[in-house]
Amino acid sequence: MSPETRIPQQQRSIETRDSILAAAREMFSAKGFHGTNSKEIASQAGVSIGSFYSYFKNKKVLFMEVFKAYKQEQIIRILREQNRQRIETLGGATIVRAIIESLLAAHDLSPEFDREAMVMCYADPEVKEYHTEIERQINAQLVGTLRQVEDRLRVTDLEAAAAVVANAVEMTVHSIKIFDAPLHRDRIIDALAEMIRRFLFKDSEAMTG
Amino acid sequence: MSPETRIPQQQRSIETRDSILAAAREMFSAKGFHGTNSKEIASQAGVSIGSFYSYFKNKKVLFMEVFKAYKQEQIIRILREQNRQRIETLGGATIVRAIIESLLAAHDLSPEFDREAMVMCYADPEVKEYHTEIERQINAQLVGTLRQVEDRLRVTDLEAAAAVVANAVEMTVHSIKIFDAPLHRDRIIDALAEMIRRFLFKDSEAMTG
Amino acid sequence: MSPETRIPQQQRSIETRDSILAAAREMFSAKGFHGTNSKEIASQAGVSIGSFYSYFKNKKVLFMEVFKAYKQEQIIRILREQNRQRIETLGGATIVRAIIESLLAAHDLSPEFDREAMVMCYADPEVKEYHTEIERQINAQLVGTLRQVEDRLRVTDLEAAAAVVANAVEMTVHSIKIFDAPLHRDRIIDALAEMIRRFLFKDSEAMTG
Amino acid sequence: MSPETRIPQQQRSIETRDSILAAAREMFSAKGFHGTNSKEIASQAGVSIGSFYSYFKNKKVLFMEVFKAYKQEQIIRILREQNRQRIETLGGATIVRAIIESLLAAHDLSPEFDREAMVMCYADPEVKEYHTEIERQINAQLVGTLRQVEDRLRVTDLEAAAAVVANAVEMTVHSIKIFDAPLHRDRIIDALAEMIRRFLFKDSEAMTG
DNA sequence: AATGAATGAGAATTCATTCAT
DNA sequence: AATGAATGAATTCTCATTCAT
Repeated sequence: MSPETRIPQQQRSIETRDSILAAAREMFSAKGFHGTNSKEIASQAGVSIGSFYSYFKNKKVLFMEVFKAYKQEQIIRILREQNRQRIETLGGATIVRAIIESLLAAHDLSPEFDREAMVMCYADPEVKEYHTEIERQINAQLVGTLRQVEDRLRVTDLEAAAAVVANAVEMTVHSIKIFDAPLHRDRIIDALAEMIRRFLFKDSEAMTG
Repeated sequence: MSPETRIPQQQRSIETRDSILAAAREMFSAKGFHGTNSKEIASQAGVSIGSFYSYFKNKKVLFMEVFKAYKQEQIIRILREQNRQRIETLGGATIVRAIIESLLAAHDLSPEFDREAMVMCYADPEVKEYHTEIERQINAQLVGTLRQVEDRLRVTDLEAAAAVVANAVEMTVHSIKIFDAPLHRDRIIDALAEMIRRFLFKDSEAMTG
Repeated sequence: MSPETRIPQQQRSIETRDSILAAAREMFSAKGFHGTNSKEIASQAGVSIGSFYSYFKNKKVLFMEVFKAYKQEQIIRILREQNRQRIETLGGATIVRAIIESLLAAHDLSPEFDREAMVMCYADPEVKEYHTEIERQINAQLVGTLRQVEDRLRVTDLEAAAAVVANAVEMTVHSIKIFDAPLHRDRIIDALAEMIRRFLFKDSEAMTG
Repeated sequence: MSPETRIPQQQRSIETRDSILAAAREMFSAKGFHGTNSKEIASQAGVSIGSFYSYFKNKKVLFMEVFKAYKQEQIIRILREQNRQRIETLGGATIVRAIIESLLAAHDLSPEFDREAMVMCYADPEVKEYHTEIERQINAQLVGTLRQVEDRLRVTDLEAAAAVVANAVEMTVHSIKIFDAPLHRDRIIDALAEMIRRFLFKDSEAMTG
């Protein structure tokens, strides 16, 4: 309880750790996991390589932390977007738009880190596993959202529907943001929205442009 | 001006080159681009490291060749599948199934190489570019297929529709084959098929289970 | 932006760097630039190959440092020798001897490194350039020396004279020290001295044996 | 004696060999011994690498052959130049100019190969030895030339004089042709000529500009 | 806690040379 | 004699990680 306690140092410690995480996210986004080395990260964070390794066992562990934090931010965004409005008050088209927007928003967080996240998802089992878990959560959330308007839906297998919809949106987002699709963004998003709306909702709602 | 790398002029030479390509595909599938080194590939191919470098400037160039060959095989499969039957004689549900099957078949070629191909698509601009070009071709093919039954379709913007459908299928395939989706494969495929059918076809056809 | 190679900040670091420089000079002298590899230099310096490359971008850069340091030592020797005595008090023959001796002394520093230095001067543009710059300095110094006794000289174009004299001495030194000239060293040095003396000085001084 | 004899093939053989020698000289001049590899030489000569090695045991042996041939050409040039005129009929200044010109001419043969020849002279004992032997011959020739006007000379130790003169000329030639001396070529050559003339010839002849 | 010097395994790549055809 | 495919030792250089201070 004396002022000699190391609490201020712990504060500084947290800051150091955060600065490494921030530097890592920046570097991984810009140059990828394999294109970035630990010294670069440390110096970008304004920290010695020795400190780097006292905070993180190795580069991979650091990536996992950055990745998890990023995914948590994404989840939070999605939840916030989807819960922003009372969706049962909205029309089918609007709901679909809201779903798409919520997933788009998640990817706007940092398109470049998103790209590298996909690299690692496909490349590394541990990353893949965490990614899968997150997808499960997003799916559950989407199922929850849909359940709120279940009586207006055509589809009955909400879980499968949510999975398929999420996949369609995710890949479309990538094709726009990462693979610069040759078509105009609006044409694709319109098509995507229409596909999802007609799939999910009963004809009465699906009819509307 | 002799080229940097050897141009096969003898039968033996062609065999060596091919064995390197085959070994590379195998190793890249199993251990990824970064997890495989040139010596391993050479010895897997039963060839000296010197030969490796006399046929391929470096590992990246080798990857590009393997990748391009793989993508060409995929394209061929897709075309063959989609042109197997006279599609204008088929019902909407069957057409959709055929489209899904054709894209699934492409990924059955080698799911593991497919995975690594995605890694590199997201990681490397040159790979991304080639991938984008192939997607364009697949899209064009799909648009062609749809045009054959245009009068039965609801959608009018065929290109955007084709893009969205291809995206939905591709990501769903990945979620099944690579990310071991928690749901049973059939539930997902059924949902996917229904989504696409209702999106593309007029109600008369879409009605059918 | 951290520099490519380590800038010594600790005492230990400076010692390591110096030990690499010393080992390099030794190895280059003994086996030449192309006959020595970085591993040998590192182990001769009692240092890991990793340290080698953290101090020097590559072998060539290391050579340049060794070379520049060597040339600086040479310059210092020459200046010291030529300024050792008040030359205006000396006779022409003695002055010439002093000049020859000063250049000989420079080459006594390390005849073997001298040899390799010549190899690289002829082989590499960057080395050549630095060598040329040093020659310019030596020439300027020699012109300065001559100017002190200008009224006793025959030659009027001091710069050209200095250049020619320096060339004559340098090649003669090499023919003695590197190419083991078939004649006895003294006969050659005597001839050289006489040539220079008669060239530079008015007859009154040149007469003297 | 029948037309089936391999004589034409021997002719072709000689041509192949010569084309390799020519290609080697070209490549060594342009990129140096270490900067050129055997495949390059072979392909420049329009010959397979297999043939290359059936004509020359290795790259070093090839260099020696090219080097020796070059030096022989140089010697021939020097002899021709020095014997072009009846030198006993010439004035001292003209004789000196003729000597300088003869040595300059030798270096004009191929300044770039000359440069690489120096590299190898300093770097390789075998090359050095051959070079020394050639210098001896040039020296003997120069002594012979001087002896023809011995009664007009000041110097008595002709061998030492010849050595020193040859050295002075050689280094000066290099400083002009290889190390781009900062002074104008004529000023240096004039100084060189004057130095040699005053050294070699009695005052009566040396007086003349 | 922090620093940065040191490590060395390992990856990529080259090239002189051999040898089967 | 000619060819060019094949070899693999040798070299350069990188980078994740450790450890003495």
